[in-house]
Amino acid sequence: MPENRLPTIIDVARHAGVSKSVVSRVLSGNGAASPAARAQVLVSAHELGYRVNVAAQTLVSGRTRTVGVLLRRSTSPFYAQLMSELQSAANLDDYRMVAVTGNLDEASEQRALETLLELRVGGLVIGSGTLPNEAIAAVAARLPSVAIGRDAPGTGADVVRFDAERTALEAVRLLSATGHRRILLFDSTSSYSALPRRTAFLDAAAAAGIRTDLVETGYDFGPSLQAASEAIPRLCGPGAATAVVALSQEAALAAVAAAESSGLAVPAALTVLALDMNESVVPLRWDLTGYVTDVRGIARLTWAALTRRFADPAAAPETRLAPLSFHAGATAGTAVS
Amino acid sequence: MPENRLPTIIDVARHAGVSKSVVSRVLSGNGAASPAARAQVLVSAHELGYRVNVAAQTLVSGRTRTVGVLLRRSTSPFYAQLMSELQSAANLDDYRMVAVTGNLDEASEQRALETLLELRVGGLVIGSGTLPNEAIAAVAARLPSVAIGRDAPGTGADVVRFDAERTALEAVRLLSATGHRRILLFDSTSSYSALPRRTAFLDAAAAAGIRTDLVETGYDFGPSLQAASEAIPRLCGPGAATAVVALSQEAALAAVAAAESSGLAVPAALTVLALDMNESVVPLRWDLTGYVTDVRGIARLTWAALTRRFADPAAAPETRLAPLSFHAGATAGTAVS
DNA sequence: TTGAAAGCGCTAACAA
DNA sequence: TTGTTAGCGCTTTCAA
Repeated sequence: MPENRLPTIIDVARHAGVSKSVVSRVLSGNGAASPAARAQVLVSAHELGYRVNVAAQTLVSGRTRTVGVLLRRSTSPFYAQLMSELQSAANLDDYRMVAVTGNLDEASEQRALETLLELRVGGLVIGSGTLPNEAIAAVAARLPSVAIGRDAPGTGADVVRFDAERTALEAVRLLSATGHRRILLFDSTSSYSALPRRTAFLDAAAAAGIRTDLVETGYDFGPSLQAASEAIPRLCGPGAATAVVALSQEAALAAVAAAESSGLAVPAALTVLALDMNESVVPLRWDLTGYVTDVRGIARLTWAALTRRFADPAAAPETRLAPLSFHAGATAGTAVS
Repeated sequence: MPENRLPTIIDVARHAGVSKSVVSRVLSGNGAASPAARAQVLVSAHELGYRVNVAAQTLVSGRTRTVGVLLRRSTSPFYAQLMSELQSAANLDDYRMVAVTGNLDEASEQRALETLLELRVGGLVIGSGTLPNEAIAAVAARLPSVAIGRDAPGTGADVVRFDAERTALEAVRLLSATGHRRILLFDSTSSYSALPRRTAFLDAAAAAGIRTDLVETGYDFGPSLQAASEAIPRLCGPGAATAVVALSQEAALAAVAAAESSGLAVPAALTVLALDMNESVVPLRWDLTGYVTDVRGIARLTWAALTRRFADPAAAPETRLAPLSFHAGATAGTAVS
């Protein structure tokens, strides 16, 4: 066995003095082997440092016990935590998990997805709001797939997303009760994940007689700050909009930052509400008021959807709604009259 | 071709009316093919939605153009950003990259590493401070490996880490110049990555006549806050330690939080300095003073080390030092007398 | 309970 | 420039 090469089943077989099929049976766990042979194989495998060659396994079986996770952006706390939670879930069920990340642009996201397909992963978690539905449909037809945080109608993929409708109703009720009649919605049109939340919020706001103006900020802090700095002085204040509702935590932080530098105190002069926050690992500059996503819950639902598909590949796609909880921070108050 | 199966080279060959070796040559780019054949193959491959089967490629070549990245914790900003930057670097060189993450405990980290080995990745980036050197040596003997943020002496792996020595000298000079004579070092003994920084700092401090007490806090905010809340009231203040130096950004934030709740104003009554911060995507609660890690720079050095090894597997391992830059935040001041 | 043998999709060496 | 062939490591019949 040359140095730069991992031992194979044949090496183990030779070392243990049995045939390679016996080794395969023992190590994979299906198929019979005498206790003596079993013991000897295990010892030999351990001694040689044997590790299964997933490539060969994949080739022969056509499918791996490996789940691929596509993350829109590994640096976003939500996706980072999602990766972590999914890894735990996979470990528990004795699956492998690998993650890839797009980097802002759609091309690299598509490329990341390619990587997973080329590796012939047995299941796919799509944590991306920018991938078009056609792309999802193309892969979902081939292997069990779960789309996270967005709808994926007609693609055949399972969906796990936030309960946008409930959140919208609650948020509008809160704003209504505290006297807000005109607000700004910080939106991100480039993300499919924004769609259900935007729609639900606009519907709820309209029903409550709240006037809502859309401001395109995107999800990230930098661009949001720029957009907010322009929009807030122009559209907010007494007699104008008295609250900003943001689809993302970063956009909400940007709203507070922009308000403060425009001389609008938060929450005295302006309320800021985040529709989608994550539990933060470190203390942020402001204690936002809003709805906190239960990432672990999302990961659990996702894994459940995936295993359901492993068990029954023909099962009809389902949508599961993840729970959200309200966090009473320090950025919401009554409307200035 | 059955539904639930990706097309193979044979499918493409049939569709294009050539032999499978022609297809292989065209798609892999090495080997000759007539312009006509080439064109026809490309058309057929695209029409069928052909995707290379990495498993088969790996099996025949023994090595893939896939690099595996092991992250200690995907939720830590440093590792999240590292993943992102490495993905960019890999894309640029037309390599695949997949990432796995350990989850706090060493067992799941070991398991994550197993996953990469089983997938027969062609190169390895070890972003983990807790993996023992023996484990690194075992894999580095088999495939090009780069350890990040730590030393890995005698393992055969390349190393990319922060310039701990320079940082320590600069930090001590700063503290010295502002009158600090006795300080606390927030340490994390469970991480190999702490070792070079701890050693360098203690040496520099001793040389400057600064008394340093070690406090074990770990790297994360929660545990650090607990440890800091106990240690700071006991060991800090006029006549005692006048500064806290933390190995991680999270520990530094915890120091400020604990100081404030103990009634010690920062930086008036206590200076807090972070030896390893990252550029933050969102505004944090406090504007820390300290040394900012250039994650992109680290990723570049890492990729360079990796490609060097791809080109020459027998090359001797090297250590590369990543640049750091000083960030003048709002948590450092002169010592209280 | 065991071993022999076929074949998964691909590349590379060789022959035509 | 092409096609044929062997074989990568593994699982899975099928016989023994």
